[in-house]
Amino acid sequence: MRRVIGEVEKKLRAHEYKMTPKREHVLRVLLENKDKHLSAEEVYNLVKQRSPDVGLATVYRTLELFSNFNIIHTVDFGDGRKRFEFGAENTGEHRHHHLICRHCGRIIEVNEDLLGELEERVSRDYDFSISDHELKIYGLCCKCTGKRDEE
Amino acid sequence: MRRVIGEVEKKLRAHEYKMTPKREHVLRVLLENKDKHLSAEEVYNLVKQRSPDVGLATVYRTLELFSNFNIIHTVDFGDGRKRFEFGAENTGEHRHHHLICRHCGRIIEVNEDLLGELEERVSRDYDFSISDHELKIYGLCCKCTGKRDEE
DNA sequence: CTATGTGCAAATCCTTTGCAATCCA
DNA sequence: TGGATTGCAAAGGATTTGCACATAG
Repeated sequence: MRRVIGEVEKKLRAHEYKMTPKREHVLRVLLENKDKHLSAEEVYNLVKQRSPDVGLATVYRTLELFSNFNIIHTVDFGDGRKRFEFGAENTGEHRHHHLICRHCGRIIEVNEDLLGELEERVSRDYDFSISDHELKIYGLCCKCTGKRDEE
Repeated sequence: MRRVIGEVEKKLRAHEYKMTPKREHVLRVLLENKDKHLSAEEVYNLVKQRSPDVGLATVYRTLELFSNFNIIHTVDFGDGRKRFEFGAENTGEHRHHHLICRHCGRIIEVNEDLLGELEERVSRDYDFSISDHELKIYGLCCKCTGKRDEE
């Protein structure tokens, strides 16, 4: 945790940005909720618990800043608001994917990079230099299979 | 074209919805722009050329309706507005993917379903019944490779 | 005829911005 | 001290909704 914060600070410093207390709070909230997909407002509420004087605008600006440095990523699950997750690169983990249950809305993380071979092919066939990808798979999770038309 | 319109009409009818002239215009615009990724407002402007009295709200409502019936899909390219594309299932084509150039913003369609084998694995390992997927690959298109830090 | 569809304008929701105050190197 | 950071309130932009009228079946 401390290590990651230090690294982020270094990243910011390298571009003349400061790691302020407010920014650190935002970062901590994101780090402590790696498994979640918080919206800006959710981050705001969590930061507010520790630093009640924070403003929503600051949270938005901080998220934007982190996003620009690839410290976090935004994901869109179609609910009309951006959601943020700590970028795996920073921890040495793989980029992950999401399984989204159309019935109960559950989101399952897939912590494997399943696309290596596929990327090679695309990269070759389309003469496209890949830096990143995002895969969402929709369907029914184990709890909901067979329930499709129940309600 | 006529065939597709007929099928959509049948789909709507089956659920007590009518295929009105306005809805048909929206559908035609989408069909004629399969290769594009129109926003609601862009659809509105195109429909307006043929049916000047249409309202933006109607376009939104129609897109929502078509979306609910899986006639079209929404895609999000992170520019803050939903974009719509005619759903490939209806034409027997494969679901396709998008390569997004981070430099010039170009969007390249990949009209192959590259995920068959991968889906099998996920479906098995996560006990998840897949109905659909969405893959976005970010990077640099052939025109932009090597230009990353130019501007 | 009656429910459904539609246009318009107002309302909402998320996000961004302007600006004056504050903070930190 | 001067530029970066912040809070607040206002602005912005996309989408939705309320309501009276128009229309399809």
